[in-house]
Amino acid sequence: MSMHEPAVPELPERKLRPARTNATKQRLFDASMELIGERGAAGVTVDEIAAAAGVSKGTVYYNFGSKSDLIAQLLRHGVDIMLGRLQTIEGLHADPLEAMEAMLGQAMDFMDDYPSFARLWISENWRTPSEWGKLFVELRSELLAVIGAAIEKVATTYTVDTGIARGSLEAAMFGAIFVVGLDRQTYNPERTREQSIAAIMTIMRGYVLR
Amino acid sequence: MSMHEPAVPELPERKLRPARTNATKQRLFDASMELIGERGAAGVTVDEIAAAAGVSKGTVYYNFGSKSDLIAQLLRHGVDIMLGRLQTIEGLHADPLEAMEAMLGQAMDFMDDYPSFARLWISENWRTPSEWGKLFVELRSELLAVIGAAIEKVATTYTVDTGIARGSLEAAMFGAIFVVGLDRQTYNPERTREQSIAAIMTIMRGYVLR
DNA sequence: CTAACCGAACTGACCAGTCAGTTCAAATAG
DNA sequence: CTATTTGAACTGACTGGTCAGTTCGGTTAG
Repeated sequence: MSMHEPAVPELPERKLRPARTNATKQRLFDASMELIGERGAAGVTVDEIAAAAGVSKGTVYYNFGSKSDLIAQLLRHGVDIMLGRLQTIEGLHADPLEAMEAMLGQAMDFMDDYPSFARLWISENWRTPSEWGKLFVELRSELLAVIGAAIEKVATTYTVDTGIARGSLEAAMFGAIFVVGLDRQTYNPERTREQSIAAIMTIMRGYVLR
Repeated sequence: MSMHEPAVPELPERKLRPARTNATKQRLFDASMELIGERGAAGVTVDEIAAAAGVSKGTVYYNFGSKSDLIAQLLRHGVDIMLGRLQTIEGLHADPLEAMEAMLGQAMDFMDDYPSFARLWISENWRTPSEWGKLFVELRSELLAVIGAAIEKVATTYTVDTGIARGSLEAAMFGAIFVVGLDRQTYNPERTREQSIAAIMTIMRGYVLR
């Protein structure tokens, strides 16, 4: 049960300057991911975030325009990392089902490394007139596209149940991934990574006809 | 897109008195379910809840000891209704897979009727040192028990993949149910009830060996 | 090499507004 | 007559956001 976000795999250096500011932003990301993941966006104060990042409140507003903006960038940041992880398996597996399994493994590992992001995502995603509604639509579709592509490959290689709507299937996978992952972290840490992957793969096995 | 909680199917009248107070409590439940489902527990004020229920703030504190207590009772209330719905199919289907399908139908209908509860549940469920942590553990296990029982019947009637851990499978079902349901409401209202059920049933079809 | 300089990055006290929670006398309804 | 509700007042803590002032690292002139 480690529970600390690891350093990010190096975002592109922006200009010449932001030696300090990049590090600061990173620490603000880490701190706010942790806190917001635990208590929700509305439950965390900017003061707390600043304190946790070892930075003054003013610095938060120097680096981000507002609390809302910080969270928006946080979401973008987290999704970028997750997308990166999911795409590492690209072209490594001949069998689409194996590829899917590897992808689920990446997803589970991501959730181990960034548990707070998963919580943040799931707790803010379906708020109705959300401040970040537009952003969620965009990020969601990026994530679903990756899952959808993996399903697509399965569908072209195997005979699948064409009666199942693709969109609903993606949503089911998505939901299973997040909830199985979060449940494991929060309530059942004894469950293994492989157990979890196997349970989610059940969906794909039910999709493929034999 | 209706989005209004219908009247509750009559909870047992408590004593003799609470003719007025029961109605008041009900309206407070409805109002807070709506608001908290939309903006989260921390994002809603007691004043707002009182106003939305058409009741004074004092009444909230007369009927509930605190905001926290209100939310706890709200969770209990919602889970009771959901449990009631899921159990209506009890013994109506000879085939466990049909029973499961009927149960998923009940779950989808519940989410249509109480969309805000689903949002409330999913957004507060995995908060780490949650104020309602103990309560969530209890309510969660009640819900999972019902799903688990339905899976159990499938497992005794059909030949299933015993390599799949029961707990993880329940979690996968649970996650698929909520996310498919919420996604349909929030982002894809054009998806049908049956489409959604079919997608979730994929899990069970993958679990059963043929 | 070094001292003066510059602007980006950061600080923390401060503000005006909001919050949950409490109380209570008066009104109302069963 | 009594349980319930009202609505308003009050508190003390906390909120997001602002801003005048300070620090820092790198650049440049001498």
